[in-house]
Parts: sequence; structure tokens; C-alpha cells
Amino acid sequence: MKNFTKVLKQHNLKTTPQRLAILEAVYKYGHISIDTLYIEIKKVFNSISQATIYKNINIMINSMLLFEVKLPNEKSVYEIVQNKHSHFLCNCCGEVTDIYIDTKQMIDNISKEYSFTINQTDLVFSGTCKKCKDFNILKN
Amino acid sequence: MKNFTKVLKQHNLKTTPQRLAILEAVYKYGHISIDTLYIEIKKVFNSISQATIYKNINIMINSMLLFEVKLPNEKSVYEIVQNKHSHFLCNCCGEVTDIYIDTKQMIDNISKEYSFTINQTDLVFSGTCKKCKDFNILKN
DNA sequence: CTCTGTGCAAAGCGTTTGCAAACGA
DNA sequence: TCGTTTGCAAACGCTTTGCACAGAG
Repeated sequence: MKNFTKVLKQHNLKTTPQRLAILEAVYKYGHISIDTLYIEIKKVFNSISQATIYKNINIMINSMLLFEVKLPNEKSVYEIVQNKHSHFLCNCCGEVTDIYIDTKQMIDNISKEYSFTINQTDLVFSGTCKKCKDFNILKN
Repeated sequence: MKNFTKVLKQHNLKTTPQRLAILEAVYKYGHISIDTLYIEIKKVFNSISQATIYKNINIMINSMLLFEVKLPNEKSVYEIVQNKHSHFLCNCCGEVTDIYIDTKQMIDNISKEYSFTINQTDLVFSGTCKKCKDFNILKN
């Protein structure tokens, strides 16, 4: 993932410097909140307005180019749609990490037991990441 | 779960008719959004204000009496804290169902592989429930 | 009786909208 | 050139707050 001009074209969206800046920031951060996105882009693109950020985030979500990750006790963060994965939220440093787990068996079980057809899974695990654990040991 | 006066006491919250009405509605619905909650309570308790609903929902969440379930593409719903479980959201009828799956193995695997300490899991599966599937077959 | 909770209205805040000007294709 | 996007400011809608009064313990 690098050529965002191409990505925008593939989603039938016109290329603008604002859109490229948004995608670059989301890509760089991996997961980013609206507020951070605005602050971050403002640094290199001072004229950008919040309205532009909001409009484009919504357009890109509707075009399935971005995905909103809803987190417990936190504001949502946004990521570029790539492969399916789950998330881990560190309650200590706030970082969101992509995690890859095989959900096939679990989905099969639920589908069978409850007679549901499942076509999306949003899994968020929270706790403490390695860095924060190590740091807490040092501190005490 | 039935004696909400007792439940409130256990959480060091004073009993008021408003709080009982809120808990009864949440209990009755299983999962309820703020808007539905207000409309529903207003029917039987006309003088209640939205501010009261909001204040109490927040107090009860902080007291771990209520839990907020964040759903993809939907407003959050609230439920009474009981045993650990996951959720299924039907994109067709909007209903939220509690589902019980064993997450121990999955959490162990993630903990080991990523060196995370996991103390909360928020799992939401979405798709179509049995009722909606059956109804769609009839329709076609 | 005291302290907390309620209801109202106002304020706050994040998000959306309308519109003229700028820009991409 | 034509339709889309941007930036601004205003509007919007959900949520929180301040305050006087009512109610719980």
C-alpha cells in the first residue's frame, strides 16, 4: 500500500492533495482518530479544514476504503481496509495493534448453534501490551 | 435479576423511581439505545428528563452496573452487567443477541503470541439472524 | 435534616450542511 | 468546461452542565 492516487481511482474518487494527505496519515499511523488526523495533517497542510476531514472520512468509509474501529472507552480510530484482522487496545499506552487470529472455527460454531449467517466480525481485546508491562516492572 | 433496589444498594446508589424505571427498561429490552430508553420510560414516567437518563446511564456505567455495547454502523446499546458474553447484531432486523462462546483458547493464543495481558474482550458478530433468513426465503 | 437526585434550560462540543470559490479531469 | 471538492461559517443534534427544588435516607 503506497500509491494512494491509484487507490483513490480504484474507488472512483478524485485525487486531491487533501485526500492524499489523509490517506498518508492514516497509513503512517496504522490507526488514527479524527482529532489526531486533523492535528497531524494541519502541520503539513495548514489550510485544511475539519469539514474536509469529516467529509472525506465518511466518503472513504462508504467507498470501503477506510474502516472505523470502535473501541471500548475510547474514540473511534480509522484504518485503511486491507486484510481481515482483529484489534488489541492497550489500556495503558492507548496503542491499537492489529492481531491475526483464525476465526473460522468460532464462526462455524456460532453459525451452527444459533442459526446465524455471519458476515462480519469485530473483535477487540483490551489489556496491557508488552511494552507497558515491561515498563511497569521497571517502575516498581 | 429482578430486585433492582437491592442492585442499586449494592452499587452504593440511592434508589429513585427514575433509576428503577431505567433498570427495568434495560432489563426488559436486554439491549437498549439511549433514544429508545427515553421514549420507553417517558410512556410510563412522563416527567422524566433526558438529562436524568444521561446522568444515570453514566453513573451506572461508572459503577459497573451497566455496560455499553458499541456496534458497527449503529448507535450503542446498553445492557445490565451480568456474565461475560459476546454479541450478534442482525443487520436485517437490528436485533442484538447475547452469544456464549468459549474464548479461553483464543485469549491464551493471543496472549502468548503477542505477549499481551488481556482482561477484556468485546466481540461483535454481524450478519443475518434466523428469523430474517426464514422471512427472506418466504418473500422470494 | 442533610445530602443527593431531578428537571429545566442553557451551554458545550463534535459533526454535518449550504454555499461560493477553487480545482481536478 | 463541467462537475466535484474545498473551506468557511452556520446549523445541527446529542450530551453535559448549572441551578433551584424535590426527594431519599
